[in-house]
Amino acid sequence: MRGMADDFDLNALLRTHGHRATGPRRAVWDALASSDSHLTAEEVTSRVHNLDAGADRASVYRSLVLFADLGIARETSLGADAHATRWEVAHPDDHFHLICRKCGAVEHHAGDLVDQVRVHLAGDEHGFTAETIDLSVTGTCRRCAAAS
Amino acid sequence: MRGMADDFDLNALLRTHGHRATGPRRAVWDALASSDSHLTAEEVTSRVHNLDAGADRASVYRSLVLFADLGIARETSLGADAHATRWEVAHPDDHFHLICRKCGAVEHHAGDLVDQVRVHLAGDEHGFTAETIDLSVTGTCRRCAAAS
DNA sequence: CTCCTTGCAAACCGTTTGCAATCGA
DNA sequence: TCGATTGCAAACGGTTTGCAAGGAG
Repeated sequence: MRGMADDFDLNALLRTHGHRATGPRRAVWDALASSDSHLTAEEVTSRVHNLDAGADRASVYRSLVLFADLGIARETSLGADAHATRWEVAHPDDHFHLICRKCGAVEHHAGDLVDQVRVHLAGDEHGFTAETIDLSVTGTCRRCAAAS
Repeated sequence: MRGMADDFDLNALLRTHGHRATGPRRAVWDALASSDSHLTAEEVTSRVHNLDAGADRASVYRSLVLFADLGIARETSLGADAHATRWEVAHPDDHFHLICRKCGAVEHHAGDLVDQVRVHLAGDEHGFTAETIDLSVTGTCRRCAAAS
């Protein structure tokens, strides 16, 4: 899942855009990029604290928003359950989420499904140029279906 | 968009499930069912106040949750923008949302797209039994694309 | 040396909850 | 009557903000 965006030069990106490369920002990025799951701001903060115990919630929030502006992170809407926003590294390739109602697991899937949706929307029927496609599905995963 | 679920017998449904038919609940349902868009709880409340000025926020929230339990309403996750939960009448047929970044319009679309997704997920590749499919797409609608 | 960033703490705001009064069945 | 439901008001919890001290360039 990870393995492409986690080792690029964050410092350079920040400076290119007129921002400063700071400890808290690096720590927030590490937290996000080293996780395979979608983290709440609180989870990011607790991971950040492993590197920098003094880092503040506020800086975490500010960093997350900054990263979103830079296009390297994004908020995800994982169904309606989550009452705290979750964040993930913005992968260049689209993917979607399968959320199992039984075991709570969240699977990420890349694949052409999202691309098919994009093509479908671009057709005559809709004429809609899709930018962000957010496909969250809740249901029962194979394993839980087999178990019941 | 509406025109099928807004004139059913809410009172009967409530009583069938052991709940009481009350003014606030009818007002909340009217507010939801008479709107073509997705409303925040606050928007529902203000609409409710047209019928019953004394109705309280708390009752609106409680009614919305109740309706969701009964399967006649549901929370929608409209992209990541919305920082207040939005509600809509739960249509029996799946549909998806196209949110235009330029003009802000939210189009609802029923159609087989969502069904295609469901079938795809049920296949061998995923083995996932989809319950709720939440497909929100942000981008540029036909009209705005033509205008630019 | 500048002024962007941070940590701190307080404010915000959507949502939830405890409780006594009220109302539907 | 009796308990579900309501309005009220206070609590909650995630997120945002003002501000002075600190740190990157």
